[in-house]
Amino acid sequence: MEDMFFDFDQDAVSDFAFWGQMDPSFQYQSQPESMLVDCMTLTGQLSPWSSFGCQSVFPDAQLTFSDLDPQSPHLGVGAEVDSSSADEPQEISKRRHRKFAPNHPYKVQRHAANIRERKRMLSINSAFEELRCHVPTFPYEKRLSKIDTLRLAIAYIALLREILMSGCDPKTYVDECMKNGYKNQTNAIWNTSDLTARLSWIKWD
DNA sequence: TAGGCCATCTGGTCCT
DNA sequence: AGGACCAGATGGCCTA
Repeated sequence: MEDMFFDFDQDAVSDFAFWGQMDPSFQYQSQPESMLVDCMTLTGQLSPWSSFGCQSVFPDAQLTFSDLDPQSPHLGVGAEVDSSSADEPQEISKRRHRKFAPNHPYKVQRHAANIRERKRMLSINSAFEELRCHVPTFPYEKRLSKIDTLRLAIAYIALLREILMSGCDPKTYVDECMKNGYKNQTNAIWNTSDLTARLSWIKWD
């Protein structure tokens, strides 16, 4: 039976060509600095990561498939078998070293799927950036990780819900909680997070 | 240098 | 059938 060969070329860089509006020289690592400047000049409140209403980092990139030409040089080259490493599980090794010809329909489809996946992840990351803009952080704080952003957002929502239900002035409510301890069990939701220390940076009015 | 975080690729599964 | 979603694998970058 004929084996199908497939190469796992990492052509992420060349794929920037598919991102119509995206600068090919765009570097993710440069994001925090640029975000910092943008957000501070826009709002001047809290930290760069907590400016309400800030714009999403990634524009809604227009994806064009015109470059999905199977003959494209970065879609991989001929079918050749690499020797598998000794300690690689056999099944993985089989898959890893399968290679399809550049114009193989599978390869074209897989490439398109990769691009869709990247676009999907960008949209998720864009949502994370927006969420970062809505949670309180220290002015000097480094960019929150995704998991920290989610946890902080959960805690912050819990706090806001409590404030709403109490009917008290937000600042008064928080001050009381921090001074006199926590009256009920639900306080624990946000008190156990990093949120408490950040609350003093919030301008409540 | 180890560990954390992240982007990317991938195949499988679910949905339209 | 094709796209969306997901989780695992992998490798790069950064920091303590």
